[in-house]
Amino acid sequence: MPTSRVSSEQGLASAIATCRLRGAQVTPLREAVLGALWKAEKPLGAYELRDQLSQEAGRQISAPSIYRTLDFLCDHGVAVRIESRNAYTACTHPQHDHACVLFVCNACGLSSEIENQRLERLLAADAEALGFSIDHRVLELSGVCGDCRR
Amino acid sequence: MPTSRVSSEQGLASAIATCRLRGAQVTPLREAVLGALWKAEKPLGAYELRDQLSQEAGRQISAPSIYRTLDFLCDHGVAVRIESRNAYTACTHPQHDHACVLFVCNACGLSSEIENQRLERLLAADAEALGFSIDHRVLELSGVCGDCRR
DNA sequence: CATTGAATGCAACATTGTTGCATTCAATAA
DNA sequence: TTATTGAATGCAACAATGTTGCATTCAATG
Repeated sequence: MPTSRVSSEQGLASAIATCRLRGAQVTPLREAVLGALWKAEKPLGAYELRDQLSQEAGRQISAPSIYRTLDFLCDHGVAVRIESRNAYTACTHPQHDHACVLFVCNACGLSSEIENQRLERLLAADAEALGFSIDHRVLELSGVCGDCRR
Repeated sequence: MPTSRVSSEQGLASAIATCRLRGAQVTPLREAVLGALWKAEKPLGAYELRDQLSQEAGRQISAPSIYRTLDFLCDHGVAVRIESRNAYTACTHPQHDHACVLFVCNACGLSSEIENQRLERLLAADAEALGFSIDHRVLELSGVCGDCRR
């Protein structure tokens, strides 16, 4: 479940609002995929989503549809791809121009995003020193979360 | 090409020495894979390595062999997997207990690793605040390197 | 309504990674 | 040297993940 105290209903609703504000079309499939991500207790793989949604819909949903939907959701900042797991999770702070640190628990699967401005500045400074212009960034930490350690 | 002014011969030799110091067996295949990574101008995919090495060896080398070899090299810290590209590159600082920031250029493919202690401390502090214990970390920045911007 | 671009369905395919088991190799003990 | 043994490799089959191209449907707009 994507971090925080926001309920999945609230989170989903606000993410949908975010998309609409951006002028994007929120279709049933997109809403279903995003809803599944919000309800999930952990990041979901594309084929996991496909199977789950196919079940719910009572018909086969194709892999390309899922991938396109995920691309859409990621492009609009309401979902995040976790590169180190080939999995996706709902983004809990779509508003913030998407730069976050992702913690993923190996025990319970819970993923939580945090932001850290000082860290952003350090990375920006490193890039600057190299003359490197950053397009995309991946920052994923896996380990064991506080709850699971107890 | 993995960063820095170290020649691929030097880099390879020192990486091999690192493995030996760790009591690991350096076989012809392992040396060939690591050599290919050092010589490459950019991160290489597993199947790219397979094809290239098969060509050089004059016989088919299997995917499992390549993957096992890559696992070995990564375990010993002399190679790095780039999660966001499904690719591998030689590690330029095997000695340092492997925590680095990886910059990958979208234009020329060049990847360079840097270390940043302040950044390490920030991440450690964030983890601490969450009670999270970090096993593994991925920090990859893609964009355009200084040379390519000019 | 008619038009048009976006979204979806779908089949086929491409790429990436894994399993299980047989075989070979290399270090050590007898 | 030879025997033993665990590590490394070969190999076939397979599993998981992601993509292309094209046909069809849908929904916003004129």
